[in-house]
Amino acid sequence: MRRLDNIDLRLLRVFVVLADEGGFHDAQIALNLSQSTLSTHLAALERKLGGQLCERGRAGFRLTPFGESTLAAARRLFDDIEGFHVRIGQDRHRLVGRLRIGILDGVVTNPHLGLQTALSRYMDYAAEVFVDLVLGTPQELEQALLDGERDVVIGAFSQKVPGIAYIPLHREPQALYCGRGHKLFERPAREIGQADIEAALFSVRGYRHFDDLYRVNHPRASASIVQMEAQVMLILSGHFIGYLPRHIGEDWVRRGQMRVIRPESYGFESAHFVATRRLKGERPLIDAFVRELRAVAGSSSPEPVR
Amino acid sequence: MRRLDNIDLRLLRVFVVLADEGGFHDAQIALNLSQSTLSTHLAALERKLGGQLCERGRAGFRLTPFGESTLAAARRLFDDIEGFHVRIGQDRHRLVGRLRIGILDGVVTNPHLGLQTALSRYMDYAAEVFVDLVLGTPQELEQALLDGERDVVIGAFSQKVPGIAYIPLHREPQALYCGRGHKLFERPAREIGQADIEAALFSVRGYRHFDDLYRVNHPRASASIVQMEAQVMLILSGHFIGYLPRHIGEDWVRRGQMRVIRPESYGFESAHFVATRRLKGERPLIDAFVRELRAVAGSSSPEPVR
DNA sequence: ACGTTACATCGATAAATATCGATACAAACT
DNA sequence: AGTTTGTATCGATATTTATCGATGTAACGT
Repeated sequence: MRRLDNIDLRLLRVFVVLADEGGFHDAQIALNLSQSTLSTHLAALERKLGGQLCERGRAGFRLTPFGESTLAAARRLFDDIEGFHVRIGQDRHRLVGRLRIGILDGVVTNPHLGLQTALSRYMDYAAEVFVDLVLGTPQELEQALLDGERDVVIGAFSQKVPGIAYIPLHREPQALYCGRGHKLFERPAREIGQADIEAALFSVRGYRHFDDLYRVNHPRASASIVQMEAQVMLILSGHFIGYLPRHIGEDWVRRGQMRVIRPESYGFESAHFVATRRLKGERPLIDAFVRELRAVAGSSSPEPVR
Repeated sequence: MRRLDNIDLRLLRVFVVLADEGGFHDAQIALNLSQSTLSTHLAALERKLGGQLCERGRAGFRLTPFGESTLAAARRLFDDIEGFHVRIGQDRHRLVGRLRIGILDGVVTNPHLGLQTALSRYMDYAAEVFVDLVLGTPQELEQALLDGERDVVIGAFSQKVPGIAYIPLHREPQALYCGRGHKLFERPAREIGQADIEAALFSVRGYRHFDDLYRVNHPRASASIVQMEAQVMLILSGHFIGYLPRHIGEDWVRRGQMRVIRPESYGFESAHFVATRRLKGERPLIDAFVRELRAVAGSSSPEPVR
């Protein structure tokens, strides 16, 4: 089926900006598009509308009579479109404002959580929301939530802080890895004993220092990281073992740069939550986003943990 | 840059048809889309608009209040869009009506003519034109043109008929081919002599019967075709040699199913024209299409041959 | 209870659209 | 005459969108 649109609103908007800016130079800055893209769009619109909209080139930029009438008609049409939104009553539900999200580092890339998908679906109807997104450690994120600096945070939170509601989204498998060059890399799994683990240099997640140590009965950490990229780097150096979410680790395994170490013994799952402050009143921006997160994580997850 | 459109007109049109038809069954017929496509479109529109438009399922189809207001607002918006066209004065140049095109068989796939591109560009601004397209032989096409049954025809016309204007578009290389299994298929080119050609079963283009015979000094044709597909079939059978436009033949050569026979000796070029009747008065539908054909064929070709 | 029907979802493929850097061309400027 | 500037075109890549068949689910009809 051919496109049902008989005009292309995007091309009209490009044209309006071009006309307002009086040329490609300022318009490409305003629209963050290259000069060649603008040229192509303008030409496409002219073909679709069947007339030349403007004269442009070294001699300058000037609207033709057809361009003048099109510019006026386009503005009128944008008003009509605005009226459409008003008529369907969208104004009442319009999501406007700022959504401040905090995400535990290393979680963004988790395909099961589908954070990008959730955000994309949210932006479908909340395009006017300004999204402010940072990565951080669990402590930082929970603190920011309590301090009112973040509206919603996502990650693995082990303790339940009063005043915060936690909605489980997903349980993420984690495993112990070493990189190519590490003495355990080529060792058959059955020949890797507890002593080998304890003898290996161990890199812990700073915010899970003792958890990680206790999990493998390691006497002491030799490195501490916060970002998963840093953990990846340390492991890839071939000198450390350490924990990674499996969705990250398996990528490197596929590339032949890491191997997982006895996941049946040392693997575990961390529960991921979306957390918000317990507050009175409606918070449509936050609630809508949480709804999308839950929908995409594919869970009809239980009510928030008390 | 994200899409500038904040609504999607196509999805609105799908919704309107769904509402009018009262369900997916009739709507998929009306729109020529599958049921799953309609479902996906409706869901996407609901997400974008932030509300449920209708209840549907085995229990029946019923608009919600939001759907009712959206339906009315959509119709109003389509009127506004119509108004946009009127305001930019497109009505005066509106191309409406029927364009009856005739094309010589085997020419449609010629990449140098770019017929699809020309038609696509034409339809960009002439979407309301009903295109009636047939394939035929040169004689059929010229006759249909003279009889007023075709508006514009494209192909290789060897004779200039009075009352018809010919605009050259492109010169198309033709060559002699045989298929795998033919005794000439594996023969080195330098070992293929005139006697071999004359001994081979020869398939001619019915409308170029004697031209084709004279071109290779062949005593007599053993088959005669009109459609290039038929020629392809005969050659592929491994029993005939025959002429094909090179853009068709080379495809089969690449697949190892045909080989070209001494193109330096037996190849030639046929000149392709777009032909229209010489008539008084304006013919915007035809002229616009001819303009696109010429633009795409990349020629600032000379004036029509007298 | 079972079969049928209407829609939703999934995974996949194809087509359309957007984008850009490099280069060409023409006009203005020096 | 040479340089600079503004736009057009080309070829390429990436992203988005459209589409569908298969399958699942739920409600209706028998």
